Amino acid sequence: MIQSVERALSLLDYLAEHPESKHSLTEMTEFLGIDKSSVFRLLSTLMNRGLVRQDEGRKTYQLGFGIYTLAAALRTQTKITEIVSPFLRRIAVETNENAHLAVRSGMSAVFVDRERASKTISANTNIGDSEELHCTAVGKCLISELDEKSLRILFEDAPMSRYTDNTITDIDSLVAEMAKVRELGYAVDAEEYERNVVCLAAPIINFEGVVEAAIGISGPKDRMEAQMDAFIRTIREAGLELSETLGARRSRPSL
Amino acid sequence: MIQSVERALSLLDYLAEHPESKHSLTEMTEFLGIDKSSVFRLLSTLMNRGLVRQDEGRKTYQLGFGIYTLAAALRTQTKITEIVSPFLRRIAVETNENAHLAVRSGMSAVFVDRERASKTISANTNIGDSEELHCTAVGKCLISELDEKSLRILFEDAPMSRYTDNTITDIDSLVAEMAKVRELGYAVDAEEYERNVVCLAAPIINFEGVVEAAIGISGPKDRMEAQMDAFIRTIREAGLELSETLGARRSRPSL
DNA sequence: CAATGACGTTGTATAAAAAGCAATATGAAG
DNA sequence: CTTCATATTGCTTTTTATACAACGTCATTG
Repeated sequence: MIQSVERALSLLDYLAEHPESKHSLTEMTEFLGIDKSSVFRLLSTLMNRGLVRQDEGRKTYQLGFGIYTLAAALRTQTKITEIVSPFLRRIAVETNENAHLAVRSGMSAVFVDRERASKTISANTNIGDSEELHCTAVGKCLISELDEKSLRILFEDAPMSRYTDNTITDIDSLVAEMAKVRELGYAVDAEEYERNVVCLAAPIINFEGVVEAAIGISGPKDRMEAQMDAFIRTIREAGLELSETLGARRSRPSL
Repeated sequence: MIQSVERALSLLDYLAEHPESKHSLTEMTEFLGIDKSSVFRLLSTLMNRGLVRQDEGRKTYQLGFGIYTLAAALRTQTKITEIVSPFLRRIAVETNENAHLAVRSGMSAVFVDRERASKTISANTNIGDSEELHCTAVGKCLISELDEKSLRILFEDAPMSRYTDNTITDIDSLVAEMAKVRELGYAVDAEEYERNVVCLAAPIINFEGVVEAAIGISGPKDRMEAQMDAFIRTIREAGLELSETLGARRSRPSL
């Protein structure tokens, strides 16, 4: 609505989307399609506020560290539950199954939010409950990024309890399972914790590329299996959208 | 320089600096001291670009997740060495001792940058070198945030080698030493790795409150001890300033 | 080494956009 | 239902951002 502000923000976006990290004034002038002097003053303003910085010889521009100050503030102000709640509601309605949000705490997946489906009889999880990592869909998501060595260390003095015939109880199988989760982008708990209960979950990845939480649904085996493909799509897309909201990207920083 | 952009950025700063996370339009109007309609349009523009968001009933404003997108981009684009290099040069000149920057890689502190002091004879560290965590000042900084349990796990199957009489080789002493580092804000290696060599280092903390790197100086015992207090101040201040640059704060996010 | 050219920076008249005012809408409280 | 507070929109005026042009600055090249 306010032109100069929009242009300034376009410059920030441009700098963010072009990682070459060396951008001249003329280059950005061409991008915006307006006069050099205007771009110069826009960049100067952004520089004064620390959102843009110049290299050594004041020749090229890139994003400035003021961004970090804002990000740090946003981080302290935002509870992940606030972001995820509407998703939980939508998923619970769409799937007619219970939806939940979990974060990792030590060796547990702790449920920090939950939305019941109207027609569901069973209400197996409550906020604050914790479950084990090796036998639940959200749990698997929360440790899915760990490499083999880390997994072995993690479960070294924490035996994987068996709950059903399907429970994964040896570390080799778990390592393989984690690779599968990473590849597919979601995790399944096929009656591995409780008979007749199937869960699906997807990781929520933040802007550092770290799994910060997991979003999942669970329900009785027959209902879950009947709509498996649709549910998988729903939960994967929710995970991806939430990850994008938190600024997740493909690449990782160097050094 | 460009008024409307400056005002828009002031609004972002205001939202960042007031963590109550619920801010009405009139409140921000009073802050900027300009007309409501202008503030409204500024906020609308920022909202369109995702840098500001509104709560449920479109009543209050707070920082938006577009910030994360920018922060993620900045993170991928920025090498920490670029930020720290000028500090290393300044410190090397000021102290006349070698200055270096290290990050953690597994059980090692890896040196990723270094600046030699002109009058120094010994050049003990080179870029790419790695040292152990328990017996060096930078190493101590890099693990200073770990709690007792994590430290014990970390050193479980990695014995702490003894290099001198001063080397810390038992986990209890190391745990105590880490508490000291956290309290003081810097770490000392008093001939713990090499005879006659004393090192000082300070952690560099990013906007998540995580130790991302450590900056340090080292030199022969007599020279170091002669100016200990001044050197400590120099290295601590460098660490604090760099941490601030990376957006470090006091508080940590909840949930 | 001078000349040329590319790019960044600054001054200024003018056109355009943002500010302010006032009117209207929305929603909460009594 | 009325009242009040706050958000939103329309419109005129003034301010400000823009474009143009002139000037610096630096690097390249004949």
